Amino acid sequence: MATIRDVARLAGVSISTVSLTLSAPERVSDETRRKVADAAAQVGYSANPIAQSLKRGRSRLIGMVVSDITNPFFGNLLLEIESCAMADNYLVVVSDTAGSPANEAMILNHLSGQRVAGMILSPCGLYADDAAHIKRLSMPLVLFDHKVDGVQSDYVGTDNVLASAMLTEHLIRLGHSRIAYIGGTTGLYTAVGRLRGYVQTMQASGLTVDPSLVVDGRYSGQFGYEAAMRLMTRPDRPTAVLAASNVMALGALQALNDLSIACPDEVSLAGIDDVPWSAVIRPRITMAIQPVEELARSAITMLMRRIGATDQAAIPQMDVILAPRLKIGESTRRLG
Amino acid sequence: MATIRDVARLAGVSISTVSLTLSAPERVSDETRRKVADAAAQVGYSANPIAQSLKRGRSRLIGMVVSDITNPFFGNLLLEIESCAMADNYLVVVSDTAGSPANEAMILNHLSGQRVAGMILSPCGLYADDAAHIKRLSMPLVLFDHKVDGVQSDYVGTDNVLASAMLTEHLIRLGHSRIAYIGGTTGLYTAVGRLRGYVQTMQASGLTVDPSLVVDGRYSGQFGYEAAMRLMTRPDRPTAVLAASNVMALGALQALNDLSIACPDEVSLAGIDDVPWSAVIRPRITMAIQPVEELARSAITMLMRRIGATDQAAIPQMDVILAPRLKIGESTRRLG
DNA sequence: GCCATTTATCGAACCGTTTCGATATGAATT
DNA sequence: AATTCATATCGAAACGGTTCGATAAATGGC
Repeated sequence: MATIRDVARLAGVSISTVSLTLSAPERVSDETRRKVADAAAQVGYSANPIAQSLKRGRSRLIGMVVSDITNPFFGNLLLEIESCAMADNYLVVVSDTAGSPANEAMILNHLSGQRVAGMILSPCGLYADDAAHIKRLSMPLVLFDHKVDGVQSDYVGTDNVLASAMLTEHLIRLGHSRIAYIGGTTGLYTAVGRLRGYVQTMQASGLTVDPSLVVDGRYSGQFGYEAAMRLMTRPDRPTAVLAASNVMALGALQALNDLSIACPDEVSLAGIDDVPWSAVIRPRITMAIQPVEELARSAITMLMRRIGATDQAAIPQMDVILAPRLKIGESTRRLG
Repeated sequence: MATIRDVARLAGVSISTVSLTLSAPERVSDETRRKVADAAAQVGYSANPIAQSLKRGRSRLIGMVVSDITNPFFGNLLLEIESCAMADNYLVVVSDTAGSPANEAMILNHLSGQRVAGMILSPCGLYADDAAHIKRLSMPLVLFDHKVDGVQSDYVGTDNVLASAMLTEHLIRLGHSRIAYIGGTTGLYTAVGRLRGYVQTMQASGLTVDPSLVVDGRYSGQFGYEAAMRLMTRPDRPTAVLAASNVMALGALQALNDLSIACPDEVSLAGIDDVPWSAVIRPRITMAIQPVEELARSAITMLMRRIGATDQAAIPQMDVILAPRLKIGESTRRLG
């Protein structure tokens, strides 16, 4: 690999001049610019990013930390973020915390040791104590999806309250009143918002929320399956089920299939988040879809803004909250 | 951030001794070892990976380059690889080539510029000329899924011939003889093998392959949809369809749904690769499933073996080819 | 008690950049 | 012609480690 010294030697100038030419071409003479450009082309020079990182104290890497890479929501997000980052000459390092705050702390340490230029984090902790390792971070950071109390940083996410409110309203308009709710991981930011949207909308329509129809638990297909099993084997089973995430909705659908309960004929089902291959899953599930591309682009834009800034404090902290889109499928129908 | 100099000063030894203590503790006295450990703990020292990379000429990053991150096959793979790498103190950089050899060349340049310690690559080029940028690579490399002619490197993949042979045999045993084949991207390694498995098995059973029932094209849901549409609207339509990938099978299933052709009653469908949420997709598709965890573990193990070796040439080049697992679903049934 | 050998530690060079203060050159000002 | 100023270039010092040859001290054999 050619180094800056090779270029300098060939061009007959000092290495500092080569460096200057490459970083601020307008500050050298036309003559020098030409010589350096020729020499660089001839030896096929490209600056060693590691040396640059060492000198600058930060690398051209962006960390992306999520709780479950296999969730298609994150997959699409990653695709978009990676392509935006690449356009700015950054690479993306991906890590999976598997939903454990301890893992998260370890990974964050790792990444900050690597002097990543910035980080997009979908935190998985419940309480403020879990967030100590996040607060310690002294680099540009954008929180994603989940917000953490006490952490002062930019945030990008979907309007969770609106997402479940949309779906609840939709079900109510179809004549449902016994609407069950299968909630996400108790205490998690998105789970709290989504639950609130459901409760608020029920109450706004003068419906009482039957506590026994509200199951708070864990964002997982398994939990969705179990919860639906419990709900649907009750004698007074609900006429509609609202699931707080895509994988939970799929788990619930599987339970209905296994119980041979027809959806939507015997029970309506709706869920938050897009579902992979939604077009071939029968019935098509009614969903509140998060705008993945916009979320990704907002996150990376905000991060780049901070990375590019000389004075962090000069940039006001910002929350970007995007509205989900309601997509009516065939899993919900008018009651009676 | 504490540097090695801070530790040296506090411990009252030279920086080279600190470095030695950390990298080869058995070579310093007990006394020194203790002093250095204490000092390091006191200032919270951890070595700067960037400085180490600069000196060593390689980083503690592993590149993973795939053609479509959103494909769940790669998602699961990534999860496994990332956790293995993390265990060895490596981070994983992920990039998506979107199936374009030009992108691939660019990304490979980027990664080799970053001096990644090694790379796992699922190449997307068709011809040997597309592989020039791969051959240029002078770092540990494991090819994944797709093999490239003329590139001398380790390879991990599934037995593609066997995968389609299994499914074809299964369909033949169910009494099918007009079996259509929707193939992957023409000329691609896996597509060639999978097509061969189908043709071989047909011929071995004394069946003739109707060329008009064999569609070679592109690994994409859209193509699977279109191909199935063409095949199923023919007057002499096939009684069974074999799709070369998961997304193509899903595309085909969608076409059947849109045409209101009952599967498996009117046509049987089978595909290679696991399908996301296969449990909730009705009918469950009969598949030849690739052993994702084993593939991932093999790939990372082989890569680490090369990364750890001092002499690359000393390690014989190796191919690991794993057998797929046949999973019978409800999308295939006995003819007649 | 002397020389050879091993063991523990150190200094300095180096990895490939960036950056800052210094210097040289020529143009503009007086 | 002397002084000031801007411009172009350079040398050297970082950044934070690793590594190698040198040195000093301890050990052992005779």
